[in-house]
Amino acid sequence: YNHRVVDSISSSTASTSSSSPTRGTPIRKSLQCAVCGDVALGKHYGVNACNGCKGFFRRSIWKNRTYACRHGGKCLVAKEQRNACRSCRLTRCLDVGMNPRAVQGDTVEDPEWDEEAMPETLSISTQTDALKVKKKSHTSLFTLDIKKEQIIDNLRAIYARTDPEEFWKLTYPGTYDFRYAFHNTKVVSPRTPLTPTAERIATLNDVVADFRRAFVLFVDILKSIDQLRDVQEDDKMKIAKSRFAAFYWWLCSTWSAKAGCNGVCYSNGSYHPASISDMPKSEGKHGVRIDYSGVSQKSLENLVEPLRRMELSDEERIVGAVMVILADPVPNVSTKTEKILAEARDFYLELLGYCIKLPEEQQGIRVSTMVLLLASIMELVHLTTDNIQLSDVLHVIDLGDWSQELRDHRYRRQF
Amino acid sequence: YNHRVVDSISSSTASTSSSSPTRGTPIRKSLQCAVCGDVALGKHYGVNACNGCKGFFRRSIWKNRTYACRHGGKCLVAKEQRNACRSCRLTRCLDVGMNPRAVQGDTVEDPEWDEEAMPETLSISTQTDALKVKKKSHTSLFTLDIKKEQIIDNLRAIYARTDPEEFWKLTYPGTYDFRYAFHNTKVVSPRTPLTPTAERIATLNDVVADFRRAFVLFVDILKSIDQLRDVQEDDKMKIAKSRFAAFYWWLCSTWSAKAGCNGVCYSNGSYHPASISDMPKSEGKHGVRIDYSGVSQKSLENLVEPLRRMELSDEERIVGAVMVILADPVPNVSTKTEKILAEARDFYLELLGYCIKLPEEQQGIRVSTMVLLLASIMELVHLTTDNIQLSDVLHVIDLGDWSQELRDHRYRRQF
DNA sequence: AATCGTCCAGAGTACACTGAA
DNA sequence: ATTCAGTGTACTCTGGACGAT
Ligand SMILES: [Zn+2]
Ligand SMILES: [Zn+2]
Ligand SMILES: [Zn+2]
Ligand SMILES: [Zn+2]
Repeated sequence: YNHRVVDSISSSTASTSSSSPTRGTPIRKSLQCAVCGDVALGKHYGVNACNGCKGFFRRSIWKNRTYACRHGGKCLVAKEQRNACRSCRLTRCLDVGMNPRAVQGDTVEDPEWDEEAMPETLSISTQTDALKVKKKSHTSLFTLDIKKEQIIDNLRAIYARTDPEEFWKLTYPGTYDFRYAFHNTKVVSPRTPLTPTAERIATLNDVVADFRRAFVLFVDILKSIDQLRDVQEDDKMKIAKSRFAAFYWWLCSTWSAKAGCNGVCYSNGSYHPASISDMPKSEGKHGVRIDYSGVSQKSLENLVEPLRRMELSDEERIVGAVMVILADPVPNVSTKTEKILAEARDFYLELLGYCIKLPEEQQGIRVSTMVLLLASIMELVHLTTDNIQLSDVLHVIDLGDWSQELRDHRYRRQF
Repeated sequence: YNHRVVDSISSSTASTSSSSPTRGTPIRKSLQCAVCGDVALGKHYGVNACNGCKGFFRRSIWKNRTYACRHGGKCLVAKEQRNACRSCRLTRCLDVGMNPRAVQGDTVEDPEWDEEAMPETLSISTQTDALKVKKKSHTSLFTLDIKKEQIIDNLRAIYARTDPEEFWKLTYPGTYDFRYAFHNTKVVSPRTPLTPTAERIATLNDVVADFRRAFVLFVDILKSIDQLRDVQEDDKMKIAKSRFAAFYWWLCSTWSAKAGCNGVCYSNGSYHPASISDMPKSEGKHGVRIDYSGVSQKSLENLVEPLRRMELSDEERIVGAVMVILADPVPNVSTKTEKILAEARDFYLELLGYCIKLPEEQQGIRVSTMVLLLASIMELVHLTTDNIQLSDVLHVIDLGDWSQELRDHRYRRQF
């Protein structure tokens, strides 16, 4: 998606007829860096730029640098002294049109996890030039905005992702253990488009399909959370097992709030009306029994109603979903994992603030309001967990384990 | 009515199918890349794929790349982050069915100005995407030697290759089918350093770990053999299954000879003393039962003793290992595969001669001597195959199949 | 029309080097 | 003196455009 088409000017441009065409062939009308005047080898981030300015701009964007000029911002930026004032150099980069969004985030992520006070030689070396980025540094305030945008874009894309149409009807009969399902989500559900439009009453099949589709979405998101990549496998499974239900209810309720339907809205365009008595109540052919009456109906309302009033933006909904996943501590994981989770939690909390487009002093309130809703979600989770035959719905075995962990989780919370 | 509000998330991927006549004919337009989900323009190498994945796959196959994932091979491969992990991207390419054989070998002929005579024309000029080199046309001594050096270097690098240290202790419980294990060797063993130094007595765990590590090395080598690239997948599996045991014994015996220990030397610094009665004999907790007494002990000596006297160089050991893999005909493969194998055999035989740094007239003898040892190896293979619970050792299921083929192989040889 | 390969601008990465702390 | 983030050259890799079947 890079490789901006942009040019359109390219050819010709030269116009500045090469004053002195050096001898025959070489041509390559020597370009000039729009920033410093040095020789440019081509376009970089949208403008002709020399290697130095190219690298300088990329590094500045990666870390979210903000420099200050000591001379009133009037420094000349030319080849010989381009390194004299970073502020003016960066300003000029932007002025001549360098596009920060053209900087990608590619490549291997940082190792990140050393930390331990080990001055030890043994510097593993490796690692790319750049990406230390985070590290102990001032994590809080100045994490890169570009990086944030990328993460949000990425999440957005995950929601939009669909499998090729010919797979939409495909089902994989049989049961699989959780770990297998986690790594081969296609056995649970294909990635059909997510269209929570509440156009028709849900059938039991809709509910089941939605639940399974949500699981795939959940796994996709979980896998995209950078910080969790290095969590050990079994802890990752524990996280997945213990957070899916919460995630699912977040999806349902935010979609319901958005669609404005009176009931539970599903991803495939159907919805489950509230307070209608003809809803399928028990013993579906898939064994789904969701008790929406009584307390849990009330709980759902407790969630949907505030959400409706908040009118979440898409970004908030998306990042909020990640927060739901990370919000609660996961029982029985290693301390290292706990630490990673806490870090991720902080990061996404900040990201959540970032995507609230409000004056800074109001951001905190809105974030808090959203986080408060997590309590409602957890209540829903606990109320419904036992009533949903997860194993039947997802066709995932190993549920003895899974539901056990869900249960552990609940009990722990109750005390 | 009611245009689908579609995705709570707009933008990106949207087909933007402007016109789109109301015709009843269902879309059939924007396809999706089976690898990353980006828009696909059509099939490439057998599956719908975007330009990026198409190019990536072709380049990887051409250069015979083998990547290593730094996150356990579970990276999500989606458009936005497909460049984050090459290993997982390539694995996914293969998983969704991209066919390496569909990558056409090379450009049409390549004139290959034979009589350059000038070693240093230095006309690097266009650095085309495709590295030429290749070609195996007779004559052209210089280029061919360079190619040979490259291959040897490459093999050497494979032996030296290790995964990041944090993976050395990682294990993937569970069982996998052979093909999966072949393409995802990390489930069998991480790439720990190969240090056949015979420093301590081997425990059963050492034996198991070594066996598994050797399998990974074996697969790495197998994948690096140019000629086998065009072999169809199932034949490749047959080759792998039928040659591993021989390869393993070659490793053991050459290392044992090199380390000078009296017994079997393993890759992790341990060794299994010969003619000591306290060796673990049966029913290890991993179910490994290797009978080193009697005939097979004798056979091992038949192999190690000559090897010791030959004092193989590292190059000879390394190329010899490839020869071991290619030496015997593999049962039940297509005639095309047989032909390819024969070609490869010839090529590596020549290569073996090349790395023997002796007067040309003595090369032939040394090569022959080495090849003769293959007979001893095959004997070892047949004597021990039935005594090793491969499935338990490698944690690879599908062994009914595997061991069956090993057996077929043996029977065929006996006649 | 479909699917190969090639080209090459412009992304990224490795590493020797610079210079301030 | 040493460290170490930043700089810039010299590469590799990516993927959209396009040519060849
Ligand atoms: Zn410049
Ligand atoms: Zn300035
Ligand atoms: Zn793709
Ligand atoms: Zn990976």
